[in-house]
Amino acid sequence: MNSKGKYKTKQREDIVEYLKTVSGEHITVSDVYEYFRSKGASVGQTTVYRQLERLVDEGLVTKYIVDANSPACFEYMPPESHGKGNCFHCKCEKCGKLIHLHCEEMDEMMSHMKLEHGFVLDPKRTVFFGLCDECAGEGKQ
Amino acid sequence: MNSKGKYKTKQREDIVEYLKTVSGEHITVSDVYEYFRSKGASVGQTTVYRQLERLVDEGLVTKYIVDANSPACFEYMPPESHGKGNCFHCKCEKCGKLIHLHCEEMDEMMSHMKLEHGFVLDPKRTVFFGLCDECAGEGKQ
DNA sequence: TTGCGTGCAAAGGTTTTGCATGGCA
DNA sequence: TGCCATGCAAAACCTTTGCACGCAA
Repeated sequence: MNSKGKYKTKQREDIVEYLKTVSGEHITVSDVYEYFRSKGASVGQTTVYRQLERLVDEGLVTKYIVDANSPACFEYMPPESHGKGNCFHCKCEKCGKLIHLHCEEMDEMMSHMKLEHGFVLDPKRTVFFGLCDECAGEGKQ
Repeated sequence: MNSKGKYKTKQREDIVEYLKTVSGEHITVSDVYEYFRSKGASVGQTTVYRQLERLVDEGLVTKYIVDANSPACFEYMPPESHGKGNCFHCKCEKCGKLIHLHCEEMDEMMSHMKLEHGFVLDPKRTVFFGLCDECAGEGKQ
């Protein structure tokens, strides 16, 4: 368990560096892999999976399961941002867009759920499904 | 698109019938498939996938994505319950318990999301992940 | 030198697709 | 009869695992 993460390899640094440049975006393993492949740099797909898993364990990256048959999404969370409120995610069922939501009112909702219903919501794992602005405007279905 | 769901086949009826008997539980495609297989009845796995997909579209069934590498979970939602305000679902990440949540405050939250963020939340498809009362009390992790 | 990290290939498991057959309306 | 639904097999897809080699400490 704690045998992991002892070494600081070039691949790890490259991946973290890339993640920082796309901070705030949702990216997949494939995105990371293709990025390095297109640059001619070499980072194996397995390594991307394993490093991302480690970064999730370390709290530097958040993993979102958006849909059963879509690849998992990852997002870099700068250490500076860890204290600053929660970030929720909304997934449009129609166009597939993934939206970030920073909102105090959602924090209130979380408090309510905890106090009234005893449920401690995990924003990192929870994805709201529905229709985004544009798709909702186009009429129902 | 709308060519689906025109016929009422035996397989469809059987599946719906079974779903009703396990109402309130979350089951997988494999559960459904194995149930019929063990009874000697014949419902192909593909059919289970396709009927469940249809039932989700029709709003009779909700689909939960519990984990990236676990099969999707499905739950039957009786039509009688559809009008009674919105029902949210909370899934405990630790014990797996599925909690039903009827609450006016959540309706307010939905209004807020629509008005302020332009996102029309779909309670049928959204699952809140986190820790339930008991598991949260046992300490973190 | 030690043993973790890497990367290829292969396996694993879930879900989807192609296509001929079967069954509802 | 027309057309959708079924079901088998195969494919597609994401992710994990086995293993030999490379590299950080």
